[in-house]
Amino acid sequence: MQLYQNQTIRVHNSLTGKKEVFEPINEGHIGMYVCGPTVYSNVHLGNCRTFMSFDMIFRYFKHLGFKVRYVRNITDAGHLENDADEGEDKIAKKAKLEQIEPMEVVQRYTVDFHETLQKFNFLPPSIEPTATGHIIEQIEIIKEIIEKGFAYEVNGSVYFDVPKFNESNEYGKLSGRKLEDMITNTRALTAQDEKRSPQDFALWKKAEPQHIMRWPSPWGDGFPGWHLECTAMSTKYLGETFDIHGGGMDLKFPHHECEIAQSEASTGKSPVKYWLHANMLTLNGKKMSKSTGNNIYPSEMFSGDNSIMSKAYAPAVVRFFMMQAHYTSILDLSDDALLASEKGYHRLMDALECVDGLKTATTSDFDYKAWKQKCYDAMNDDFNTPILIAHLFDAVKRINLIKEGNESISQEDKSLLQTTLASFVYDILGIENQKAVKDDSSALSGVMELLIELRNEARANKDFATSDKIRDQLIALGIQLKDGKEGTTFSIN
RNA sequence: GGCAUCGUGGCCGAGUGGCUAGGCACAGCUCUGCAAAAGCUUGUACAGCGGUUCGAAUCCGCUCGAUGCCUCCA
Repeated sequence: MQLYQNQTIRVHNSLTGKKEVFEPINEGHIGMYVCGPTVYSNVHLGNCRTFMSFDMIFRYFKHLGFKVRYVRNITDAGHLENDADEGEDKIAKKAKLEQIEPMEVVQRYTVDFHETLQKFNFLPPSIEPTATGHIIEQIEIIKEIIEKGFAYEVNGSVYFDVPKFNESNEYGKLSGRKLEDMITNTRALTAQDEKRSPQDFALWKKAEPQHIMRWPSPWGDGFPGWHLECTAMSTKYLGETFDIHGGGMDLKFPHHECEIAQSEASTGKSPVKYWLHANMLTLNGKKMSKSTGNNIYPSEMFSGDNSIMSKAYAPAVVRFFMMQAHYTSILDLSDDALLASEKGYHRLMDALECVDGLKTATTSDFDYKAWKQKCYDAMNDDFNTPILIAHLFDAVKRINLIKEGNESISQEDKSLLQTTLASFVYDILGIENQKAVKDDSSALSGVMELLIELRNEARANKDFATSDKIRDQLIALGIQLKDGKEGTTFSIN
């Protein structure tokens, strides 16, 4: 008996615009694909929020006992700069600017991506395929689409015929657009002579002689179009139809729209049952942008080496901050908001640390079983982490009340509380207790015990000058003493 | 200009056709040698204008504003 059999999960499906009951195609198994980063620069915080949302979803499914195959790709080629760019691809362009090999760029930023995600305590996906590793699969899909009559070749490039596709299918159903509207609203672009219609998109681009990233194909040397890699890799590892496709809001159009078109054109099937889109992260109310300077990298957040925040923030604090908002809402990052989250994070961690030492009684003053189900209910309702966190703080309050002797808890409920908190905080939200690590040192705790003893002796002797000196100097070192009914404890900030 | 999402108290951020989100900040109280921590209590709210309704912040319309997409983008 798996946990998921007792829970009804509802997810917001972008395709229908509604919350729907989640039922996997194959019972007990979930196939999930998320569009990964293009590794041509350091990963930025907005990226991290999207991937973090799906990391949380992945974690929750696993916790419920589903067998999840989570595929998140690395885009290391085939990312067209734009239609007017003579087919130069994003990776190759960056490489030329920096005078290094394209794969060197890929390597450098893939490493940065993994390092950053590790700091944020991400679980690795089941498969992390690269676009360049799936050129053959992409070529095969292009062949199929051409055979079905939905693509055409011009001068060594292959384009998807959107108007033709729209005759038998519905192009724009995910993003709520109509082809007719797009035609009237398309701006004039240069260098699109090859395309029969401005809405058509590249499946394969011919490589000019100086172009470094190139592969042979039935249409000559070239490289794949951006939208195709996701179709190729999701189909290969998850099948022609799979459960969940995720990504950032901004990928809805054209990227995900094109993925649907490619799949429907080649297999005749709609590829995805549930489309999930994570919303944007803004910085001080404005979109993040490198050009305006309204931008901050994860490493700058962690180090405090930036002009936007007043201090450094631990990865776990940033993660907690992001989990306090629903993944479908725009979230605004600011120093004030982070400071508030940091305090909340510490309060949560402090409470978690003292659960183990709680004294038990024969009965409980609180319905912990009902509380536990509320936590599940929150997650089941489209992964509502802010509501979950509200319930977690309810537990924090309970813990503190018990600690002060104002409420009681039974042994049975205590272990339920302990395991439930660990599951939701550490396993599902993925929030680490980054200060507990320091408390491990036995030398430190020995010293602290001694200092607390000395201070309490001084207090007993009304030598407040000494006791306050100990307390104040410890504060200056970032160690806070807490006088409770059961004695004095400390925490390191 | 078109499409989409949204506009909640000092800040962040949930939710809902009538009944307390939560965190942070602020104030009072309890505890304390004094603090801190913790607990208790209180206040300020649903952009504006119309409409539907017994009743709307929640549904509809308009206005204003924000963000995203429409061109690479999580």
